[in-house]
Amino acid sequence: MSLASDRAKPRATEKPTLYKRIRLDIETRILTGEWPPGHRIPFEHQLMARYRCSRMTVNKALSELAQADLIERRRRAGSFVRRPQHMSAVLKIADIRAEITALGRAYGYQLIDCRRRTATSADRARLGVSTAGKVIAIACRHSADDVPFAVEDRLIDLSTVPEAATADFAREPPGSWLLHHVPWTEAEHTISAVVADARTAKALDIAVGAPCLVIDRYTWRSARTVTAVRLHYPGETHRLVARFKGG
Amino acid sequence: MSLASDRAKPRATEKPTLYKRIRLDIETRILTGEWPPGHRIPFEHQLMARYRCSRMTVNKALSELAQADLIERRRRAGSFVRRPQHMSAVLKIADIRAEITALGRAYGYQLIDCRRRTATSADRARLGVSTAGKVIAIACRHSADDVPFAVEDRLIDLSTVPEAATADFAREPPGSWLLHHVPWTEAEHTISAVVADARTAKALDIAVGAPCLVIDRYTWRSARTVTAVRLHYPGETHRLVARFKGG
DNA sequence: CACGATTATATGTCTAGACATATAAGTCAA
DNA sequence: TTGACTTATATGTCTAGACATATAATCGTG
Repeated sequence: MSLASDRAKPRATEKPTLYKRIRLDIETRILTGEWPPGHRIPFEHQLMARYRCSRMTVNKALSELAQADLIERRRRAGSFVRRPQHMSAVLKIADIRAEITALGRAYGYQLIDCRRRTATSADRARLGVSTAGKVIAIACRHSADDVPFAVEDRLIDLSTVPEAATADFAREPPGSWLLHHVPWTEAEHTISAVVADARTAKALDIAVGAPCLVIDRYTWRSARTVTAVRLHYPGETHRLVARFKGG
Repeated sequence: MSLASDRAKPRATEKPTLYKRIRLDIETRILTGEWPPGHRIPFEHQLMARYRCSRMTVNKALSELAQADLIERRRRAGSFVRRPQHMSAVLKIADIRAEITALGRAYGYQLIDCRRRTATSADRARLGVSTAGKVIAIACRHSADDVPFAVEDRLIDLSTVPEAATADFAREPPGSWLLHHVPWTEAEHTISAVVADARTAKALDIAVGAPCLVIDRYTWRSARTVTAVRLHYPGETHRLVARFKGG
């Protein structure tokens, strides 16, 4: 994740289509502040005249800007540059194996513990389910170039993902397995900071009391819980990077 | 065939428009897993027949799904459900004052230090600029119901935001001021964990060595640096929550 | 079999219209 | 002044075509 990089999009002499040019023109004016928040964008019929095209073409450009939340369209009134209301950052949380190999480092994986059991009340609370089905509880560690990268503590709900019972988590990390076997999921991430307890410190090879970044991820698929996972990262070496989206 | 004439006219009973219904139908099939990643979506001409509409209508539905990264469109080949490749979570990082008042708590603000100076080499490195202009350096604290919420350490580039020279940061938090005076920005957030040093511990009223969540935000506007800010949150009480977006 | 040329086809973009609908703005009466 | 009614207008959706373009498949040749 390079700093401030995806603005530069080379691609020298390419002829963009008209609606893309219209969209980019408007986007540029907004981003540079030439058209500040609240500013009314020219009406569709004015843009038709300026670009000498049909209304559907300018409509497509404006619709995409509206879908991207850059402008707001109001019937009879016109289209307006949206007022910044909150920063919403897009945080890319990759599969850990993919993340490490993408960095050009050697991925290592150690299964610490894996057991299948009937959900305890603590398990049910953590998964947010009320009935006591079977679950898999996994503890494992990810490393990059043989340096501990993160420890993982996971619970998988077998009533949602029965195929997980046959997976070999000694060989494949559960996150990667799930990513390839559960098609589309929703998730909630909670990020916090703690200091390492003895067990975490040992697994990450850091000092007890050293800071750790903790990510709790709760994943479900159409109202059914898939998995709950807690990841500890060494806080002084690991960083989460979230890219913008002003407004 | 009984629906053959439902096209052009009265039909006031149907609320959602047709293209939205098409989009929702497809989205539902993807999200439930009925159409798994890699599955080819019916061709436009098939959807035209199924929904008895023109190609532009199904095209609009599919284009929006493509813009939302839910499907991938390939010429001659068709449209395909996208394979999950990374979890990208949307992290809402509100203006701190807005965040606290939204929680129904009393917002408090204390300016600790504010000085204007010519950028030192450290300032220039932090802002990512090469020329030595004027900057404002601010340290302040936010509190909720009189409990310390976060400490802020900020640098504002006056060559990008000259108006900031006249702002009264003793009264208004710099984040809020910037949000209302700099129209559209891009930003990069870096999240990490540290343990509190003496100064931070004192400001946050926590113990030295307690975990802190650190957010570094680097903000610019069309290639010009606006501000760089570092926020320390007490890690055991503060949590960042990022909601989903599977795939 | 390998490989380049050709073809078929699904998407990409665009047009010149149409009617629907929400609503800002103006009009008029109480 | 205020509230109810009317009108004008910008966007929302849709059609039935058109040509462009990338590329998967097929075909032909060495």
